Amino acid sequence: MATTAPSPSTSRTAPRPGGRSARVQEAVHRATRELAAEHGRDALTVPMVAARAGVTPSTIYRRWGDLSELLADVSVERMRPEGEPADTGSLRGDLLAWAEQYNEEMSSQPGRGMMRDVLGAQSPDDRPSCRCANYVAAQIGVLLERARARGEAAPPVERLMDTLVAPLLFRLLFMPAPATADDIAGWIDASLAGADQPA
Amino acid sequence: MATTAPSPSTSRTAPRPGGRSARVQEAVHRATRELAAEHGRDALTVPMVAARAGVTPSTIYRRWGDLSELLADVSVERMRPEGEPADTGSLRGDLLAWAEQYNEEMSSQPGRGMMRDVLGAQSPDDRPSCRCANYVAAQIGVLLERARARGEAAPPVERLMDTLVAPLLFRLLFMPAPATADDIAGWIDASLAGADQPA
DNA sequence: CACCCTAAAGCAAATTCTTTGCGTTAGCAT
DNA sequence: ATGCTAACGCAAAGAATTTGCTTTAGGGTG
Repeated sequence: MATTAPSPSTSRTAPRPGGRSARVQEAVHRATRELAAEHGRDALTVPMVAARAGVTPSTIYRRWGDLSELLADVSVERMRPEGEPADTGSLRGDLLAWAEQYNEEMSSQPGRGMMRDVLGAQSPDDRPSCRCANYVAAQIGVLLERARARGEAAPPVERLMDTLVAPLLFRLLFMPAPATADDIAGWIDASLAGADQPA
Repeated sequence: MATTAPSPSTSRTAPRPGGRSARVQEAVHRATRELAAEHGRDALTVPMVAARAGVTPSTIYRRWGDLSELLADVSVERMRPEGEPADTGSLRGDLLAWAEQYNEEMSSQPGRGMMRDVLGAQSPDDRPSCRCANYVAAQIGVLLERARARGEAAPPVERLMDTLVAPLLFRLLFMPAPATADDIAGWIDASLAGADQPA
């Protein structure tokens, strides 16, 4: 697999990296992040972002449609993992570390905001939430691959999505309080139990 | 003091059932549902709803804040179960029937829309999504209680929320395709396995 | 290297939505 | 029956969104 992935990353429609479109997108994303940090996510308006980014509002409307789509775009971008997840020496330890950190990030106020933005976009295809789940699956995939390399038995990624990630996000989105460390440990143990028969 | 609890049901701020506020709320909710059906959920605007409901836009803005909060309010209302879930004779059967129907409802286009509305509201406390999860928990609670009455072993509601509802909603919200009947059956079997030790 | 072609951005006017202050009214309470 | 208060209606002021047209950046081609 690509090691230093050329990254079709930037995010949405990027004809060429380095062109004007790319610069505008970068400026708008930056402006959105900055203003969200300064005035709070809920105080943002398109004209405000446009002014900070040095573009006209119509540019943003034409390219992103509306504020919620822009926020979703920016949030997905921010959810992209920075690097490889920590290596603790065992699959269970790796999963515990990853899940606890992820849970903390996402239960924070900015985390909840990003989640809302990502789920709130009405884009019918290429839903931001899918992209965001892909990032998670990729991270977990790394842990699992690493475990297999060590000779540990490791269940398929899908199983962890259903038994660890799903309940974790469910708590975040639908319950008054996020998952506790004990919840997480329990889910991980259940996920790994009988992992030897990968089907 | 009110003996037969006047039901704080209607949904949001309902000072007294039958008063003017209640009538306005009902009219606005109805208008929202009708217009969403006619023109599509994404074409709704506050002035449009207000006109149909026979109120002024400022009434809606003052009471609900903005369109997304109104949509969330209406959607939660629509997610309230109509009656008791079907009785198939066994817990497994009841769960299968309930989960498959719920999955179908929620993966439909209107279902997805309601989900988005419910998750998109920024109300910090009393989140619509929590109320919506409570409805689900209540329905499942009925199935479990029914099973216990039959003498069947039944796990606690929380377990089913984590191992059935969570992955089901996760697929809906974060994956390209919703859960299949096989997925659901698998989750139910896993949830019920070892249900004899309810801890 | 110069020139065209297109997608995207700028600009500005028109439209639509949102906010707000103030007067009015419905409905509960005494 | 009468007053009190929360909620609504109205209308004007203020923002945001949409849209048609013009301009420009930058890639492709001769």
